[in-house]
Amino acid sequence: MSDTFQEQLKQARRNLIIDAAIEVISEQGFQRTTIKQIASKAGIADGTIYNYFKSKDDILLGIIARLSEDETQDLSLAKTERLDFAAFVAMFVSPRMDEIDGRYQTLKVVFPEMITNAALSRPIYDQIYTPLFVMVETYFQQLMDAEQIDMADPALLARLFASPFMGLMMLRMLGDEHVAANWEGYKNAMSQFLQKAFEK
Amino acid sequence: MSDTFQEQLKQARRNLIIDAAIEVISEQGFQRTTIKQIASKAGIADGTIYNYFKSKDDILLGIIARLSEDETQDLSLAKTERLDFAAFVAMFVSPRMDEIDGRYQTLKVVFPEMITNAALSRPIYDQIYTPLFVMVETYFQQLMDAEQIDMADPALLARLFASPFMGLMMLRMLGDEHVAANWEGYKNAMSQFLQKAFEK
Amino acid sequence: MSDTFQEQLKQARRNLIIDAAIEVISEQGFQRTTIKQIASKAGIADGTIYNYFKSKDDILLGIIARLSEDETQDLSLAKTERLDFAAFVAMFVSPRMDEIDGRYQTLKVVFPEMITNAALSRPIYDQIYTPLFVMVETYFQQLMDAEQIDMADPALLARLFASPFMGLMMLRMLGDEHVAANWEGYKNAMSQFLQKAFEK
Amino acid sequence: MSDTFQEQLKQARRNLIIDAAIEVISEQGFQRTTIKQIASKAGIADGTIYNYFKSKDDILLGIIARLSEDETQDLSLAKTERLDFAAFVAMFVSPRMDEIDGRYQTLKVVFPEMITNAALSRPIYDQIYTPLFVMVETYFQQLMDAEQIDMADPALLARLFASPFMGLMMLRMLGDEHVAANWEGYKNAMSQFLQKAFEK
DNA sequence: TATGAATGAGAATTCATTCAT
DNA sequence: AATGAATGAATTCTCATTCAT
Repeated sequence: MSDTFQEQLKQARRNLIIDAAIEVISEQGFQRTTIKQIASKAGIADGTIYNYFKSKDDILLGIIARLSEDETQDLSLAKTERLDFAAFVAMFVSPRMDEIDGRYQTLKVVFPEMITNAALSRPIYDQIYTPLFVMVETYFQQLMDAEQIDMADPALLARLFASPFMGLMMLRMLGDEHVAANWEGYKNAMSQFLQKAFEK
Repeated sequence: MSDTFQEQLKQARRNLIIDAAIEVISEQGFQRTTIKQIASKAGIADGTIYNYFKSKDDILLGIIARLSEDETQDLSLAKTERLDFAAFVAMFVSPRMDEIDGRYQTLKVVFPEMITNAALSRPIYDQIYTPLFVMVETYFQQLMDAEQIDMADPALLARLFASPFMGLMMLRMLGDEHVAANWEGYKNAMSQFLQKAFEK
Repeated sequence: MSDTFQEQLKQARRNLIIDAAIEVISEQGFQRTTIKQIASKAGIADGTIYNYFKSKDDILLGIIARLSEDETQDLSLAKTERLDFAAFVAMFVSPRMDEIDGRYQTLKVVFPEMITNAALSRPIYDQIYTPLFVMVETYFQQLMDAEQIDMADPALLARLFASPFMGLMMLRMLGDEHVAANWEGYKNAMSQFLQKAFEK
Repeated sequence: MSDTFQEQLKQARRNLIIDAAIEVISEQGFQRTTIKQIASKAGIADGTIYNYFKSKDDILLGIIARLSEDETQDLSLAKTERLDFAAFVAMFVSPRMDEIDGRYQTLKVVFPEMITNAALSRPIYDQIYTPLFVMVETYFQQLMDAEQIDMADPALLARLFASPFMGLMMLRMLGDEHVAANWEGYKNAMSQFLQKAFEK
């Protein structure tokens, strides 16, 4: 707790603005959203935003930083080392699905921008997805070494393993009502789906 | 053949502009792309574009229309009626993967806009994805009726079935180099993956 | 001594701010300088400045007032009355050059603003330069009456007499390094230059 | 004449805008002048200006470029080589005074900006004044070598020689009405003044 | 039909000034 | 009296769209 009260207050204001920004941007996209709209949603004047963010792009960076904060990605390799596949899936699926659900609006803000802006996507991808894939790859490699699954490219398996999560998220972002309305159902089905898909 | 030569020429010009637009927009996004850039890429003057498109948004609609045109979605229900699951997967996966690959740039243009613009996503989704899901749902219902797979919500199964396709596409759009470089490999793996995932 | 201690304190604060303002403005100009920069240089908060100055323009007026304060322009007519030209030049040049040198930063602040703002230049000019020229004109008139120099328009002579001072100052403001580095040398040369230029 | 008609038209437009800019800026300074005002004076829309200039600063550069264009500074060293001082002064004064008079508004725009912006002043000074001083210095050196004037620092002499021109210009910019109204008179007086000031 | 210069509405950003603490 | 966060008017600049040639 080295933060002074001033700094905490400043951080709280930043969060307020980021909350407002996520809300507006998730509905109409970053480019279509004006500073005026964000300020209005946050209940402050346009200019005030610039006391907390250098630029509009800086707000986007602030939103992205949210994805790394209070990260629940505690799926450290250590924990997975001796897990059998069923346990691995059980441990993996639920937090992943919960994270998508909990950060849905934020993800909806960030993904379209990542797709259209390589300068953004590269570092985010390297920071968030690459480590995840490395972990999953390593785990698959262990399984292969133990001959519990068939030999294959672990990098490919890891991405295939991750693909339905991202796919469901996309369907939801595209407005699929069934996915939006039955997220819990998908969570359960996903576990069975993945277990069967990868077992030997 | 109600098209006059004039109309065919006009259509050819539209296609030229759309090609140019897809190329530029897929790299930097729709909002960041200017009419000037599209015109320049198409080798024509800014103003000329407005002889073929009402507005910038209209170009986007033209690009979207591409996704419905020369549709290879011949997976008509009729053909699937008596297919066993392995055959269905075999028939489904490859064209789907090829379509994503072949229309990658176009999809990269359209998806971010669909996510950030409900007015766009709704009709596209209804036109492209809803029929697909209906078809797959119907097929899964048949399998369930024939007790070849376990009972479950066919709508959910259809979306789960489609999710890894969309997920791989997203990973590629986000810049994942392994997915981009090994699309054919993913195509093969996907077939096995789906067969095992859904078999009884 | 009608000044209360309060008023003296206030005046001291004003001077502190003016010092800071001159320093910053002389480097980047009045318009480009922000209240924040002045406050920061003065070591106080933005808002505090407004306890001492009505507005940003008022700070400029405060700086200008410096040029009239503690005036060394004691070249009162009385003293010049019986001076021969050599003595007049000797008496005139050095204080003039010293004044430019000593107030260089202040002058560098004020001149660009005077040039671009007639509402400012008129009163300053009338207050500072007009009396100077009147004095010099009067002196030249005396010399002409005494036939010590050729007949001419004394107003013109006065301005011609003053022009090299202002010209050297300008060259220095424009960044001429030779003038900046050899101010004393110019002071000496100026005396000979003016004596020869005006003698009969 | 390698210019195409298009390029000439573009140049004519640029000149139109620069004319308007000089007129407005010379009255209220560069910083206080808005693009809207320049556009309005030029009789065009704000946006149109940006078809001809990259930015507001670029307009200033355009104005500055005027000072180098169709330069009448034909006082090439060659011509001065065998001139006696009276002839040199005669040849120097009139064009110099005429140039100030003819470009008065432009100079009034450029000088205040040069004083407050070292990034501008340095290159302009090097381009316009340094060559002038070099020429005059060289000439003075010749005179000294021929013992036609007393020995002194030629760099200093050159700047002292130039100072009354710049000083008169400044007095005029500061609003001195006598200088403004009697420029021709000053031109004549300047010649005598300089001849007497420097002769042995 | 094609052109591309002109337009001006709209967006991001700055900053003098205010005012609650 | 001092502070500095908040304000919003004003400014620069962009770019979709129009239209005279």
